[in-house]
Amino acid sequence: MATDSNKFQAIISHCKEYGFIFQSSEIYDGLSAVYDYGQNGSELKKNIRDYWWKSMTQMHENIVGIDAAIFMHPTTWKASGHVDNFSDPMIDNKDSQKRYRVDHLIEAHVETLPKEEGDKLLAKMDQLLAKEDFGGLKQLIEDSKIKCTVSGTSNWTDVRQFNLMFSTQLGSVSEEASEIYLRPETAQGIFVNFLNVQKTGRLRIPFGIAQVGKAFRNEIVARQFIFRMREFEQMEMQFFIRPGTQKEWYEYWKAERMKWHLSLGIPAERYRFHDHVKLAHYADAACDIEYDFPIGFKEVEGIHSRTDFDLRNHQEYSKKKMQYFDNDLDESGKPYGNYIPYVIETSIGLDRTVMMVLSQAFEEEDLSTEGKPDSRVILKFPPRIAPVKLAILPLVKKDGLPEIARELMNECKTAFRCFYEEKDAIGKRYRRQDAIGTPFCVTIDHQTKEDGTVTIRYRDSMKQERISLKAVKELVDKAIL
RNA sequence: GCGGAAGUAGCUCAAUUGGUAGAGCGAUAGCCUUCCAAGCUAUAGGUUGCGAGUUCGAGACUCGUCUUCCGCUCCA
Repeated sequence: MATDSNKFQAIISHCKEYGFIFQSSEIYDGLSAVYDYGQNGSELKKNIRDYWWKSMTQMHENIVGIDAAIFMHPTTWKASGHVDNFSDPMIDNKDSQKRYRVDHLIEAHVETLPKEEGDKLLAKMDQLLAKEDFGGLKQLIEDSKIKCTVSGTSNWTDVRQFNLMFSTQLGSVSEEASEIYLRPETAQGIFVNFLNVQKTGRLRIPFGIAQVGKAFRNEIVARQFIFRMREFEQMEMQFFIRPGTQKEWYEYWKAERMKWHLSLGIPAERYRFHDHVKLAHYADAACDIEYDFPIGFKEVEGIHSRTDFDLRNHQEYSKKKMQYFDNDLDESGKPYGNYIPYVIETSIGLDRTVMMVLSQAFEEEDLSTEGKPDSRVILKFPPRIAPVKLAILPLVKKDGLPEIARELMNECKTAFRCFYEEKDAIGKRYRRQDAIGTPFCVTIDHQTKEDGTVTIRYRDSMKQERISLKAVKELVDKAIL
């Protein structure tokens, strides 16, 4: 795997230096695996979020958006499988430093035993798991002489509980408060609102519900900058379909989502699909869209065929029918009738997308000429997601040039983000804009007063041309559409 | 979470065997007015990550703690 640790480090430093991303609570030595977006980062993130939202909702007539709360009824997470699957007792082997789920470890051992003996062991394990008797579980592992397959030793740590979900108290009186979780994924907010949205929106299958929001996971290992955070933002869409059509819709959304990625101006060879071999508990097909980060190919988006797992479970736990009546006629001429819809999920990490866009845009250019070393750092964002669209720069801060610049500023700032600056040499100002990825700079000079033209300077090519002052807004508007 | 390295101004780094914390860049204000960074002047910015200990004296030595980086696992 081609990795470029230096480039990754350079991007992280650049993000801090130019107000994109700071470590959370930095003045208190930071909070591990939590990051804040600064003045440019939040603008970039917002632009990506808006672009996704528009692509998914506005551009698809059968997809609507919602904004569900982060707090949800605790039973939600029982139904989704998160309580059982994300809070398992774990044990580490001290020699190989390999970590196992206690039940997996024992089950694997049971397979090597005669049936009767194995069943006895499993029964005992279930008993201990139910009582959450971690000491007993460790004893059981040691008594059974279970060895680590890597190190071959039985040198185990204590059994510990890892809960990947954050919990907090609902209710201000602590004795009466009940424990609730911060959602570990946004999808469940869509599933529990399935009927509300379908009925009030008079939506007919196939249709989708999209949502952007924060999710929280208590990661065991937290590292790699905003790639793996405890608090992160997901952009998800659940697409509800008729059972039996999941294959074609899965393929449809794979293609559709890849088109979106390519529309960011990122070449196809920087992407790849990675099919899941080992499927999650809720899926019958799953793949990732991976991007070639400086640290190698990593997952940005997941596309999962979730079957009716979620709706079916919510139906079971809530005792509410999660059904849809399909009036369309099947081959025999009868309506398809009642069924629990199947779901194709597209789920993309917003923070990871920011990271992807930054990785793709970041470049250090060597502009040296003979006898004069020169370089610039540039963020080649697509104009539509750049934090600042246009920099307005009077060549000198006298002779009435700032006044003309201010007029242009007032005209443009209602339409898109502009930046005004009159300090320092013009070249220096251009380079500062390159560093935050501003696609266009216009300079107002003395000629502007005579013929109403300005110099527009393009970020990537550094080319300049004269255009009419009046044409500036339209040019930028067109570029960011 | 475990093992290894590091932490000095916004950034990059200095500071003799333990003896008054400095430079360049950047930032800010002003001068100069010039279409691609590094012209001139001035200014600000530090309890050396934090806390304790050894010492007459600690940026340096010891311990703890926090954070970051490099190796081992899950995920969006």
